[in-house]
Amino acid sequence: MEVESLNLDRQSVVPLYYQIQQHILQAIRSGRFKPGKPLPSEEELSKRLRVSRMTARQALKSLCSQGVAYSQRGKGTFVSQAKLDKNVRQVASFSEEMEARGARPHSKIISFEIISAGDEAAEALRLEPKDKVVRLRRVRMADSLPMGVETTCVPLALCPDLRERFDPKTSLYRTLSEIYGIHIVQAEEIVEAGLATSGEARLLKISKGSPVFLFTRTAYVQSGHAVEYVKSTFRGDRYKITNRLGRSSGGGEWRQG
Amino acid sequence: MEVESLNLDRQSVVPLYYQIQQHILQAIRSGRFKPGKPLPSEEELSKRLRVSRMTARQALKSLCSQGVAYSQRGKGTFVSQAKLDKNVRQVASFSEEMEARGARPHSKIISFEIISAGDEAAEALRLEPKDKVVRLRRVRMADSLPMGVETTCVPLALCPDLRERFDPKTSLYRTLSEIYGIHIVQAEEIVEAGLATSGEARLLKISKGSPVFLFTRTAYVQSGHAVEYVKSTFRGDRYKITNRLGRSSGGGEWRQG
DNA sequence: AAGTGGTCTAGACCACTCG
DNA sequence: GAGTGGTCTAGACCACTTG
Repeated sequence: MEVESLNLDRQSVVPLYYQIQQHILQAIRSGRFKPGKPLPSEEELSKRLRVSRMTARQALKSLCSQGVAYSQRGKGTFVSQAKLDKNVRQVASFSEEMEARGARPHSKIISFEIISAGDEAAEALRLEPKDKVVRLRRVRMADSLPMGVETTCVPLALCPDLRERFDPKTSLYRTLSEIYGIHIVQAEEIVEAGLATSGEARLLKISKGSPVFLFTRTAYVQSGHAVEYVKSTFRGDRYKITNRLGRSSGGGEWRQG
Repeated sequence: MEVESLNLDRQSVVPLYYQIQQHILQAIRSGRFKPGKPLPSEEELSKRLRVSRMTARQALKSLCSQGVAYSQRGKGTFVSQAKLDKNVRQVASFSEEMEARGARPHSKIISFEIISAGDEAAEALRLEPKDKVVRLRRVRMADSLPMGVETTCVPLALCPDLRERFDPKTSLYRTLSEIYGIHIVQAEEIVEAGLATSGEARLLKISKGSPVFLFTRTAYVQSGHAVEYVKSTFRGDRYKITNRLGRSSGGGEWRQG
């Protein structure tokens, strides 16, 4: 898997920089490029692949923004030391997240009904409080252990027959995407620390007052419209959040000439 | 504060795209551009400011990557709905974060000593357990209210005279950066939900058993070497985490021509 | 001095959105 | 059809790192 062997498809709808980026990513994963070692320079990629330097650069920059590589002015672009395996900062449904962690996701439906949105969900979804939403309450399980309780609201207008067409064994996100063409691309999430109420404790098989995470999430389609409002409570003893953070190249770091 | 009024300093070491980006950021903060509303298009910025379109584009893209704005192909670039006050997904020191939220950060030092790393910090910092680290324990306050307890370990070898040179009134990150040339660019963070121990409760002026966040953070310089290991406990009643999540554009999302 | 990434230009074509 | 962002080119000058 040499860079030289890459045949770019210039007719493809897939951008050149993306083809290059994927190729390098593949080479990193396969061990062809090792952590701490330099990737081909912009100039070299540009010449070898017969693309402009800006295109080669864009491929390398996108690797940097993913945290897979980092650049040093005057030196080169290097493979990051940190592991690649976790795609943090991605919207993932519970199902997707558990599968990524290697656990078997499963849900127990507590209720599945059509109700008025109410003030809180209405504000998040930009509806009127009297507008109807589909509300789905589930206990989320991983490998048969209860992990959290989740209440999801989706505007009824977007999926009028969701109750008939949603298979509880599958992912809600997958249903929204495949059946209704609702592709969630962005979300805002607030995380708080709290204590399990007695109701939650019963569902999660923990003691009342145990530490829990409280999540409030609003999810959006590309147009920017909110399509899902979720409140959930997850067990503090079985759930943790892992973040990878990058530092803003922000304030006045330019040296003089 | 109109875009038109911006005088770019073409002699400055500060890049043009950055000057433009800062100017727009300022305009957003001042309310000149409102959430959901479009920013000037690449073309417009390019013409008005007499820069190339790529430069205008770079300014807008950097706003997008900060989460301050988002682009929609064929429509424009818009100011994000969410509040600006938190620069999510950025490594930020407590000081920086509180300043960004408009609170006055302050710390009370509990201890500041040179000790052996111990197993946990050694593993994170890739040291031997017997290697020396500088350990700084502080109560973190915002506007004179205690927010959390934080224990920071930095390898002694990196900053042998930190105890003499660190001014507790300033940011540790700033000291590491300005005095030792240690620029933190990346971090991994694990967040857990827990209950305040009696010691933490006393320091934070809350009841024992109150909900708290437990953070474990390892920070890295560009070369990928770990330089800081932090464990902290923050009050669940005064602290929350806001995340903006994007969904992977991963697999072939390009439409046909 | 040679190589590298950072910035910048002045064009170009495309797909998409909207009126 | 006009406007927008997405991609791409073929150059250019600069600052920085290393030998």
